[in-house]
Amino acid sequence: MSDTDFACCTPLTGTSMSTDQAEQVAPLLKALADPVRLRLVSLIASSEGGEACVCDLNEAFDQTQATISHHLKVLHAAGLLDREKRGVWVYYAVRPEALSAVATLFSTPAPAGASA
Amino acid sequence: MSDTDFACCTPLTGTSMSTDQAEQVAPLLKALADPVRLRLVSLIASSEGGEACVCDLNEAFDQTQATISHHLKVLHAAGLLDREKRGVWVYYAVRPEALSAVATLFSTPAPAGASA
DNA sequence: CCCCGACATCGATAATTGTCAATACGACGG
DNA sequence: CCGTCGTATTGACAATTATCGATGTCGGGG
Repeated sequence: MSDTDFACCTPLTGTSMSTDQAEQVAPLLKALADPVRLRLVSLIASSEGGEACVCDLNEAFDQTQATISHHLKVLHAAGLLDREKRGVWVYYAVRPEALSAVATLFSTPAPAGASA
Repeated sequence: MSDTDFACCTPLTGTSMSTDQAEQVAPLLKALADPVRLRLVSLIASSEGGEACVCDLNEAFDQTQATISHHLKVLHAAGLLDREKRGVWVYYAVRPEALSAVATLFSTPAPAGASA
């Protein structure tokens, strides 16, 4: 892995995206394109210090512990979450760089055709 | 369908997201979570008037015409693209509301250092 | 030392998806 | 009216994925 470097992508609008860029960002979107994972990220991001214990996360969902663990693994593998073991518990934290890489994608660069 | 109404979602960070919101936005992300579709949207968005003819789109990709047609259908079904037939050709156009719905997701709400 | 609680991994299964070749369909041009 | 071009649909297939039950692993408490 070690791809801590995210595509500092040009926005979706504005200029057309390169194949490489698309292939870099798509996995991030794919990781987020699930209701459970979306809520996981949201829950973690809105927790104290931007991190949350798996034990708390588990209780917030209907799915089994194995399923939640799987989703967290996917988000971690995509580089969206950091993982830290503290004693018996495991804490996941959002990686702002990853989120902002995606945010850049959807930021409108400049009003199209506004230049007269 | 007819869900021209997009979740005017709270950002991912800030407050934790409701199950309903997650289930509303996830399909949008899912539709975008593919390199080909990402490039399609980008290509269309950066075209004249925010729309593009399928005939041009086809030539910009290695995949077969059927595959491109399929991806366009997915994007259209998700509400991300509008479809208009003009004569023999079909034009797809981006739906800014859809994109901005997703953009809202990734917009950071809290300016900075609210509480120290 | 043994058990228990927190989390991850494994194995299995059903569902979804990306892709293509083949075919259908609708609009022109001759 | 027939052939052709642009696009969509169908059918098939391999690959991926979401989910679960069962089991493994690791750390702490008694």
